[in-house]
Amino acid sequence: MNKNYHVRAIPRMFEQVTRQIVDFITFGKLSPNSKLPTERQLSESLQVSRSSIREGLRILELLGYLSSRQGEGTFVSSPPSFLIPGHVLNHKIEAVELDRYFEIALMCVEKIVFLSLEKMKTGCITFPMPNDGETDPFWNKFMVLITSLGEQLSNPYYVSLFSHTFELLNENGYFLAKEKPFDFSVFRDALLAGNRGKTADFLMLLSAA
Amino acid sequence: MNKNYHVRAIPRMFEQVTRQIVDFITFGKLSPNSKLPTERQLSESLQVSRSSIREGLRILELLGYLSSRQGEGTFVSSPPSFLIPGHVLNHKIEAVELDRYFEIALMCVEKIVFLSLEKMKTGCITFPMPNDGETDPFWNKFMVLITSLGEQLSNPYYVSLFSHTFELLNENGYFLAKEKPFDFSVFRDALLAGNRGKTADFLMLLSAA
DNA sequence: GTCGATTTGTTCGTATGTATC
DNA sequence: TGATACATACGAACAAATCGA
Repeated sequence: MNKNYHVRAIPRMFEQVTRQIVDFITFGKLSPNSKLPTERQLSESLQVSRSSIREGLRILELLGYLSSRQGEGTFVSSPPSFLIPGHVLNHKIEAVELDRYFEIALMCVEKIVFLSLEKMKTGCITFPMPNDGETDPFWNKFMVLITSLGEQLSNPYYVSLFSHTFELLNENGYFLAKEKPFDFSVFRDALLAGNRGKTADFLMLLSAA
Repeated sequence: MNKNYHVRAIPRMFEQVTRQIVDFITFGKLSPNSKLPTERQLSESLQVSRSSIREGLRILELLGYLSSRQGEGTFVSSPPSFLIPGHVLNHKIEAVELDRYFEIALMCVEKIVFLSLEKMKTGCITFPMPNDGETDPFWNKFMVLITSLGEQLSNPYYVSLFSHTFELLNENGYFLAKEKPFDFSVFRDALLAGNRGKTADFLMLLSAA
């Protein structure tokens, strides 16, 4: 009876609405500042109530996709939004786009790793247990390590941003085809030893991966 | 008649709702996984319709504040969300929290600046015009410069993240009391000359500011 | 400047699906 | 099985803002 609250079998109405509208914009190639159909038109063409349409519009507005103005209408925003959650999209994100998210994740990794190395000098960093899941894929182990380090920093936003980005990449199967750039245990040992130069070298390999 | 669409004089109902609920959680010190009042109770106690309550709940759900489960209720999420837009909050963000956002902004600044320096070698970076607003505050000029550089990079997310964070800091008056760490024009010249070492020195001063 | 049409903002009532006991 | 509590969803109505004739 493993009840997983994170998985919702049936997407709610407003979630389907957001994806439909995103599709409408992307595939219709609507340029910024162009006008969307009215709420009533959307309600009719998608066959959902106006309330559900509005819930979807609120989501996309918060994400920076749209902006609504009373008496005028709803318009495509510019510039586009950052970090669109995967569940808002119907379609897969393009590879070039995923590469950009990967760069953001790496930026956070650098910060987390080097701040951790600094903190190690005062000897108050713990590493994740070498669990039995040694058969885990490389990128899984990497994620666990970085997350564990990041959670010990005083600024929680580095790891928060990393997690969000990494999760989005994972959801889109980004790491399935991605080759592992080095042996994970060697990287972990370099970190544990506080070897800054070697760690930096590994991170260079990462961005080339 | 400078009509600024970005400023909405009267907050919409659902925006007030989000702030009320955030207040309810923060000041009521509701711990993660604790249950919120039902939508009908919120509707009655805040004297707003259920539709508006729901629009507000959708926002907070997307931000990672809450999660709703049909037949059960709405619960406070854990962990808390990253980068809460200023307009979702009623109260000022605490200083220590703002410092954390500032660190995130600086992380982006570093990336934008060093990637720009790389790109300068191929000679295809333009700097913002030295406009007449030379009396602009230091941080304004800094923001304009970094944004301008970031927009010329192939990855738009660095500047997107920087803008979001910087705007949030600005909205909260973060830079009003903050001393300028160096002379802006000197920094700009160092960048223009492609002097990597000097630029790095300036960035060090920034994180100490 | 006013009027009317259009569109988002907001409310209310009702019905349905789902979880808990 | 039934009862209760709750989120989900719908549709109609009215208010307020915008725009053009």
